[in-house]
Amino acid sequence: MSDALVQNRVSDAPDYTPRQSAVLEEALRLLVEGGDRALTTAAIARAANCSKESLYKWFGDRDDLLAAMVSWQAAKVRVRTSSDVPSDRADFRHRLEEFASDLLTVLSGDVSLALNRLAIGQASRDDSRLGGLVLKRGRDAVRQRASALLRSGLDMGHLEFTDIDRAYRALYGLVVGDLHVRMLLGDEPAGPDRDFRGQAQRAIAQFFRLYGTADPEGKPSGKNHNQH
Amino acid sequence: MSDALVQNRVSDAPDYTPRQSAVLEEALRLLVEGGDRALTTAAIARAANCSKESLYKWFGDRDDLLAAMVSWQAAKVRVRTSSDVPSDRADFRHRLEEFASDLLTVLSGDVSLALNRLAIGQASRDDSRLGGLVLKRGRDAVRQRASALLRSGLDMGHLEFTDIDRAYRALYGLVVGDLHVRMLLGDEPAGPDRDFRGQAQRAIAQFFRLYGTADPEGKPSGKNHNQH
DNA sequence: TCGATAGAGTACCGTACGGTACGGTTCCGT
DNA sequence: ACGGAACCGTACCGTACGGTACTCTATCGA
Repeated sequence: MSDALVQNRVSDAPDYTPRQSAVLEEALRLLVEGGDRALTTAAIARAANCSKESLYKWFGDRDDLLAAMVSWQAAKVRVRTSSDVPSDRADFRHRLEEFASDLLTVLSGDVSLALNRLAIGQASRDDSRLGGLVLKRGRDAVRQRASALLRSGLDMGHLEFTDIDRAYRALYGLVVGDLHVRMLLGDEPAGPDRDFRGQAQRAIAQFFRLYGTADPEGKPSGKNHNQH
Repeated sequence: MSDALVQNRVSDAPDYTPRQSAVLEEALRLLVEGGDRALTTAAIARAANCSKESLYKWFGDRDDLLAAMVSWQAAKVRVRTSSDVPSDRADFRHRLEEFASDLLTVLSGDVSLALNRLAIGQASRDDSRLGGLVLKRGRDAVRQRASALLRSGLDMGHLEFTDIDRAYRALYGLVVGDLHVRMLLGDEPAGPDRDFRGQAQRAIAQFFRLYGTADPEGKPSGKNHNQH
């Protein structure tokens, strides 16, 4: 249909009234502090000073409310896309490091962890949209941003790859490792794992050794023999 | 205390009677097929043809039963440790590829996904041991196996690194990427993502470009200037 | 053969949650 | 001033689950 884009626009950025936003905010706070057990309709109503009836009127089902929480948080966290294109190689590298650091910061955030736990816990129920929503609004958004960066790196000759999906996969893996799942399981990252900036810089350095072209103002870092 | 090791030994490999094992097996089947909602004590008792009272007598609490399920599955999946040391460089590389492929296969398994979802869903409750159990019996076990491999690679001069934790992190990241979390969220890996062997080989090739020493019988792959 | 132990099947209890209905209050348009 | 809509607080209902108690049967050792 011709209005698919409009439809997308609407469903991608649902606008809640200030009151509804406040409710979602309280619900997120409840979820972060007490986990999914604390996220009952009665508790939400109490925390948000509204009636359960209003919750159902505003959001529909309880699952709809959970979905609204995901959308709301995703809209809040929407990273600045920084549309201007990187100037030189050093700037490009810096942008990658910034992306990596932001990624680690977001993934280790209270709300992100709580929502991911909630969605994963419900992923078995076949009628739950939460998993797909988190994938679409969270991970795919991050992926889009990274892909744009990677493509510009390719265009400017700083990177060399043929399959952007594989390049992104390597980038994500080097940056995050198993940190995310460990945190999801309740493992608090200890001392050295908290150094997101250093972690990001090391990961990007490794990524350049895999996908970077020869540095014009430095010693070459080995010929790039990626898989075709 | 002096019997800490024995205590560890016992808690690491609890021996269940055949009947109890059968119950745990049925419980796992229920969990895989119906998610956590299907995993009620009544349903387990019905599926296993036993009484709820027996469940409580054998396993204690419901949480104890869930913990027993994790332990049981971990004991079943315990990979062959292949204690013999790799012979030459090609063999070592093959062993790494095998590890990577096994890792992908295990992580994408039905039971593994279901148990991880269960543990992550309960990770918010502060009284749940499931998260820690999965970390200890699952991830740490994998990590041990990989670390042994990496160390032997270092000793034999095939690898070069100073921080084994960082090397493992890179290895895990290159192999798994964000595949695990995507699957946990309910995303079915499509066509190309199902090629675990190819995925593993590509990841190990990249890992060698980061941490491998110069190949004696081939062209050097760039000097290894890892961060100390 | 008899007593006892283990265990299956079922009924039962308390609680908690999702969802709905109702009375009372505030606010707004006319 | 009046009528109605929105909405808060609470009471209510049905259901489902964790955990316990009870009955009946089968197996086993003496």
